[in-house]
Amino acid sequence: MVKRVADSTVRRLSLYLSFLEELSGSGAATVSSDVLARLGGTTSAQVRKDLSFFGSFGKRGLGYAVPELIESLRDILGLRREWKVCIVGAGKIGVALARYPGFAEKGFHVVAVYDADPKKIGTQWDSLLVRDVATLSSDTNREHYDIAVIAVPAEAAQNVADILVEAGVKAIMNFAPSQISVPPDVVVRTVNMALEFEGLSYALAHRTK
Amino acid sequence: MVKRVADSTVRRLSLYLSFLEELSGSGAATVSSDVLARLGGTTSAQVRKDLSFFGSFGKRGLGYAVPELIESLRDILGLRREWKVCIVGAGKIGVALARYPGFAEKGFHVVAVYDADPKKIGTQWDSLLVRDVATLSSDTNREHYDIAVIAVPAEAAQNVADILVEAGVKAIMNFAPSQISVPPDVVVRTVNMALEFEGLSYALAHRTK
DNA sequence: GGATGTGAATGTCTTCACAGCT
DNA sequence: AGCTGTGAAGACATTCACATCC
Repeated sequence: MVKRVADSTVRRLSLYLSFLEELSGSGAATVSSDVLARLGGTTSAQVRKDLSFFGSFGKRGLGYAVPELIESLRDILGLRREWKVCIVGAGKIGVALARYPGFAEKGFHVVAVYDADPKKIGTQWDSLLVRDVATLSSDTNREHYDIAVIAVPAEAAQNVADILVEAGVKAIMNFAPSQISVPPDVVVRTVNMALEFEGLSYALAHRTK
Repeated sequence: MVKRVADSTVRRLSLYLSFLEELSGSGAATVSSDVLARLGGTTSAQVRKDLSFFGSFGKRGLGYAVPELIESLRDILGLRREWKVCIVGAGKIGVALARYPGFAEKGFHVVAVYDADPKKIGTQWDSLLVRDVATLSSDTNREHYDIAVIAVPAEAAQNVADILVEAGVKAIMNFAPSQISVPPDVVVRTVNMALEFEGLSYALAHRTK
């Protein structure tokens, strides 16, 4: 049951979960792979295959029970527990993230924010105090953050990553516009806005005829 | 020369370009596929294959001339012209984007910002005035934005997309945490932070013992 | 009858390995 | 000798199609 599952599959499972939560709100008791497929812009076979990596959740002839599937997906995605998150870099992206509605709801709890700028250190950020990045290493050793968000300039990203890894962080969300290298047991997701926009630029430049 | 090229390839080309620009700054005249591969966390064969979709840019035995390859990649990615960008939704993400350093440098020019909140409409945002989203349709018809950024709440995203498409926008960057559907000749990239974090959550929950 | 679950077929992307320039 | 460019092989992901069960 714990094979190698593609990133794209995990991503779609997240999507299905969000649809299911909406459907649940509208009081739907059951849903077919076909409906989920339409919502997610994919095919019913894809939906069934995605789920099949983790078990059999449906009933033939009926579809999937919405509340049960929600629970199963939360389980699969690791969303039935809280994750301690710290944000390094108190810039615009950091702010946007910490205040993203539904972020805490999903179990991602921002418990600390760091910056290197003396003007920002010590300022209050909703319920959080911006801490000095100099304390990041010792804090991380003590607090055991599950996930760290890197939202610092490109030049500083690798250094911050090294500190986090050294202190035992196993998951990093990287918003810096640069690659960071980490040991194989640490998982990194890099969100690079520039790349996304250049993808659009490419598509526009090459649009058929 | 204009085959179907994978998204992942385009993404890597963007990455290579950013490395090349750095290398160029350090005065490197030439670079091998192997070096680019290391920087990008891939293989030299992958780098050569990616480039080969668009032509032959290297010299056997020597590698690639840095300035020439930069120009070629900019050409391929459509970065030798300016793109007119509008941002719909003057929230945190919108602000972060409009002020992202290097965004304008790359040719993405934010020329308008919209919001539906009367408190925000009319406020000054650096050199931009926040406009009423009610004028989005007529403005778009007049201004012909190349790329529109949707940074509004999930419920409003599809409606905004419809207005943009109707007015002729062909590329949309969607930051709303919901899927939007558009005709096939319109390209959409959705960046869904929740999905990214749930990917990390999944990885943590399933990390090999 | 209706919708799942899944092997098999197909399609797509990556890696290999080597011929061919410089 | 060194490094690119590229068919061919291999790995991976998606789609098909149908037996299976409610």
